[in-house]
Amino acid sequence: METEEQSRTEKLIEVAGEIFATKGRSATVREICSAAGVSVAAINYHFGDKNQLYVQCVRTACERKQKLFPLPEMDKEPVSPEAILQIFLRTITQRLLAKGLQPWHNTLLLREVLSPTDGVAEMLSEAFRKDFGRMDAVVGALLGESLNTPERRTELTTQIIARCMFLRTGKNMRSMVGLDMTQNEEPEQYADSICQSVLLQVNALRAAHQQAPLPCPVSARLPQSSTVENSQTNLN
Amino acid sequence: METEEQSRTEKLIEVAGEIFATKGRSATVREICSAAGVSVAAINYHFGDKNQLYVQCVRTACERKQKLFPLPEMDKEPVSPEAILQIFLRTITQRLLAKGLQPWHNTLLLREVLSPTDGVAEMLSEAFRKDFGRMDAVVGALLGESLNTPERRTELTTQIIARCMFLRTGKNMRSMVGLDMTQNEEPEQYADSICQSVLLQVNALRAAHQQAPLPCPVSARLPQSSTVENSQTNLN
DNA sequence: ACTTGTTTAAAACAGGTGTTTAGTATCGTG
DNA sequence: CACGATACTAAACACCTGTTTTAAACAAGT
Repeated sequence: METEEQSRTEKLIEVAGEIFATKGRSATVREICSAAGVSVAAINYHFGDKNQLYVQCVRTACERKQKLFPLPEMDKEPVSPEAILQIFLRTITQRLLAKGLQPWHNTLLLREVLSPTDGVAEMLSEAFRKDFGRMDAVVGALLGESLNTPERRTELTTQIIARCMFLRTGKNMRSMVGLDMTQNEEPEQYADSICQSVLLQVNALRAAHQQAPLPCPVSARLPQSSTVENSQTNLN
Repeated sequence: METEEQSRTEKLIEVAGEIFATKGRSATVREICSAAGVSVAAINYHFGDKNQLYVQCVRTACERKQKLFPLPEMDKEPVSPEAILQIFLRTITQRLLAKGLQPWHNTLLLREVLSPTDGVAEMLSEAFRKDFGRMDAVVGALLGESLNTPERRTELTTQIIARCMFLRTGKNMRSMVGLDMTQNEEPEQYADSICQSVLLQVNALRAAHQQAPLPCPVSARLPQSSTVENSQTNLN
């Protein structure tokens, strides 16, 4: 029975992560332990502290995020910046509302980003900085040499991040206001919507700077879904 | 001594709102009461319950939001949609990071939007729906008849809301990632940044639809700061 | 069998939680 | 003044919090 049996610590992290994600740090140890089917002393035995269990949950959430949905490396084959942007955006949106597999790591990370607590900020910044650096580079490549000023790049990157985060943070707000957004609820469609908007802006910037705009209209420059088969979605 | 003296209930709402905003619902009644300089029984006496005090805090936060920074009525004088959009955006950004006067109502509302709790969702949706309806109308007017499809309007409005919310939700993320964004930290500049981006997109959409684009470049169509003196900032 | 070290659980613990009770001061009105 | 209503508090209350203790179960080594 060792195949499906996971160690007590792993089991505790799993169920504690889910509860922490839904109820925040105020989740009680008795709640977690009863959900995990263990004694209340288990947390203190295995992790020493409730806080250290929480830190472990955030840590595994970070690892799982970039393990399940890694930003693909694109150094080898030359791909257009537009295609790279689309792949990046799709990866990020899939991270944010991963369906099927337990999405508690997203919620937990988001909770920490919105209101960080004592000793976890460094962990998160380390985990996010790399991804955002790559996204910034993609935006820079998209802008091209003549348009790639730090201000413009930062502005566009911030805009992209804002719209990606809103996919998650604005869930309640959308339902409250009445925006159904059902057509954009799918991560790929939402990502492509952002992508087109960004390309539209870059194109307009090019035109405004008396430079030759992109030859074909923006909507035609986006590869379709089949080309961006996400390779890591189906891992058991 | 009645001039600066406020009733015990108001004082409790004030200090409780601030503490709830920073620490969430897990703030203790003893913490609140000691900060307010009253007995621990005061909350139960005046509000019956800790939860009802919290609800009252959210309620006054809603009222204060639209009382301090109302979206101006623009029915009378004919103003261009671009100018209206700018005024709306500046109002919203000023709401989100109002400096000087206690900004706890923003934080409390944001906290409720991100993770709503039992009996307050209706209150919030009622407070937000009106503002977002008006913003949606502004975006519709900006798009004009030929471009004003529900999909495009919703997409643009969502984009605007996302970037406005990110001004607040992304505060920690920006500092973690390393985006300084100091130049956009001012609400007016951030609002104008959004405004220009939206106008750029609308302009590009017009051009793409074989329609005559706006005659002058986008950057020149925005009125400067002096024209949008916010009328309600300085109320004591 | 005896020991040794590792896991686990039931119970106890000290302190914090929201709430209630009983009582006191204050004020306006007859 | 007496009276009742209101505003408020200190102390007590029942419960919940994270943690520790005690002891039992188990595996492995000698």
